[in-house]
Amino acid sequence: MASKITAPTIDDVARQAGVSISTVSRVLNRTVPVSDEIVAKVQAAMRDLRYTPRAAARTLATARTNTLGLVLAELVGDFFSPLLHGIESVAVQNGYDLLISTAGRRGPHNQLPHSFDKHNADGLLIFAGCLNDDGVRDIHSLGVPMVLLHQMPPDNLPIPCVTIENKAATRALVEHLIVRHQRTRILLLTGEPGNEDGYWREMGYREALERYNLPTRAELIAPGHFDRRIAQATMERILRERISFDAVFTGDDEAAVGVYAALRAASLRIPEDVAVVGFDDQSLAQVLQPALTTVHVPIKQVGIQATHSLIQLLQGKQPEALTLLPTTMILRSSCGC
Amino acid sequence: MASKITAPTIDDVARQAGVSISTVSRVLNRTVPVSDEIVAKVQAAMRDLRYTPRAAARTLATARTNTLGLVLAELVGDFFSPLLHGIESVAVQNGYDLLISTAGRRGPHNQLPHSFDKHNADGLLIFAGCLNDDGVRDIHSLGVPMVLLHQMPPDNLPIPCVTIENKAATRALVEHLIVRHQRTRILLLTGEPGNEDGYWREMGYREALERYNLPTRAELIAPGHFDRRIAQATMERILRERISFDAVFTGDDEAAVGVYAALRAASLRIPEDVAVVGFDDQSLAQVLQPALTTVHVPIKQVGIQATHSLIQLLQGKQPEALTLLPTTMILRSSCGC
DNA sequence: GTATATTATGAAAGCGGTTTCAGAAACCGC
DNA sequence: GCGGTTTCTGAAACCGCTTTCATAATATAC
Repeated sequence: MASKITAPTIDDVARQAGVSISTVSRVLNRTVPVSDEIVAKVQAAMRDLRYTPRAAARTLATARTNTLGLVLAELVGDFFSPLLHGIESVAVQNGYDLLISTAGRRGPHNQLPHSFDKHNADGLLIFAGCLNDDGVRDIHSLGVPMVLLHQMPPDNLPIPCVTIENKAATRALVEHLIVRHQRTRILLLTGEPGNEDGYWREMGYREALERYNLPTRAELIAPGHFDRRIAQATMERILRERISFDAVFTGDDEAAVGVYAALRAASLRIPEDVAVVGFDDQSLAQVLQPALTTVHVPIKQVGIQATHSLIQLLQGKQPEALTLLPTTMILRSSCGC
Repeated sequence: MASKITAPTIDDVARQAGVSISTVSRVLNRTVPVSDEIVAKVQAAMRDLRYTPRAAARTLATARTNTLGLVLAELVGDFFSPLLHGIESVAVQNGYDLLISTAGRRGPHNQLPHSFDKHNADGLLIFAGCLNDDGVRDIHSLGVPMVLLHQMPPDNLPIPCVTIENKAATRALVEHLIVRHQRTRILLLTGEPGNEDGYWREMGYREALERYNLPTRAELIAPGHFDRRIAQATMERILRERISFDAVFTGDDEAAVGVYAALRAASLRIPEDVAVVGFDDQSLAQVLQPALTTVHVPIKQVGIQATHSLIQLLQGKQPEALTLLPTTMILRSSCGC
């Protein structure tokens, strides 16, 4: 009468198949040869009972969770979806589950999100902006395998890092503005302080100006923070202050949206009055009018690479210390092309 | 010399604190009063050893994973990020981790993604398009707690479902086109067959036409599949066939992008020649030129509600069987307003 | 002051798998 | 036909925690 409340365990399967649990475990894991006849019996029993091994029991016995932990700053933005997509695909391919967690908004922390205290994942994928240097050092000293995304490890710690080529691409983009479109007063919208992508993009910008002997004017460098509202506010201020400029490197595509809005409100034409270029090639870059000239970032590839590196680490191999994924300039119409 | 390879266990803590492991467990879980003095000793020992309980051991002992499983069709699209954000926030608030998995692309399956065989999560959040009715029935018959998102349970099974109000909103939007902007030949771009959101939107569209005695013409109903490329191809075909229309309900915002592109290529003006309206109010709706009139969907709220319902279920409570979240029309300029 | 109710703590039995180790059975060469 | 391998299978220990149950210590009632 009492319906079977509890799910079947390995014991049930063993009993039904008339073998020992060791044998069931062996056909489960194919770790040691088992005679065909017994394999058949056991598999039949498993099917009958709709048996599924308890992951926790396995984990306890093997000390492996088969789970990868992904730590993100915040689940917003357009690039986050392809990134996750890349990570997920590699994870499942290799038999790993994916545990997701956010580090909470206000800035890099020195602690992992509580849930991750280490024993929930075999390894960690840590995105920039989640953990500060102290945090990274700390987790690393605990011996937790991890790879950093868009963030370099402190102290040259041997932690694999995968990120993208920012500087050269920005430089090429800015030089394009200078050479091809004769722009000389190019506004730079910076990323948040501490953001490495933003740092390198600024370096690329400076190098381009230097190369063509253009002065780096302080009033032409202002915060954009990769955020459309902040970028818009900054642009409005700059227009209000009548600072003169003929082009904007917005830092990223998201900020470009704010720039477009501010320029449109001021009745300035893109690209005739002001050339605008972004970075990331998010899907909205093609939607903007005029279509945004930007730099394509292989963000899905970042996820794929990082996950591969982490899995290599877990297999005891030595992954590339630094993977720098190439970016490519995408010329559309907002620069004047 | 040999550095401590293995992480400390509860035994180590007990030994260091000079108490039994039962006591350590009790201060860990505050399940039973423990004298202040001993609590202090144990906590000191935990801190010293940097002890963290092994999640797997806990799970095995308690039969609870403290993990919620999220099953998605595919990690693409703009609305996916806020959804996840909502889910994540409620999950962590209640002490749950989040395990993510995708069901793979080609259509609803009747099996869960392999990783989820059941024992990895206390309950499941299942998004539309992942599991077909057989799959849902099957998982439900196994007694796995779950809630469905944007998909109704088959056979009136008592599975909580949270989704959004599609029909009335669509009807209001289409009626707006008819009444306010005198449109009479309104093109409908449908969702994928089997997509419930698409189904109800189509119902709303039909009701609106009916209400105003406008004929429902077969040639004005065509596939959009909530996909910008498919929508664009469909629009191009319709323009080529010289089917006459004065407005488009694109089904969702993503499809609207394709519609905009096709109309622009044909030199048709929005909204003068053709009014265009979408659904979802994704962030790109404001970026499009002209800004897209659409219906705001509280997608983050869907995630929050669904997660709440699931947690209630896990606590043995009886959540709302059906949560229908309200949607609101957002008038911008693409309809003529 | 003893008998009884009320604690706080410890010993030990699981939870459901994996894995070591030893034994049984089948195979081999001579 | 027998010792020695080689295979396959089973018993039992173990992974690290929770939880029941018993016990020692203390408080309460009479």
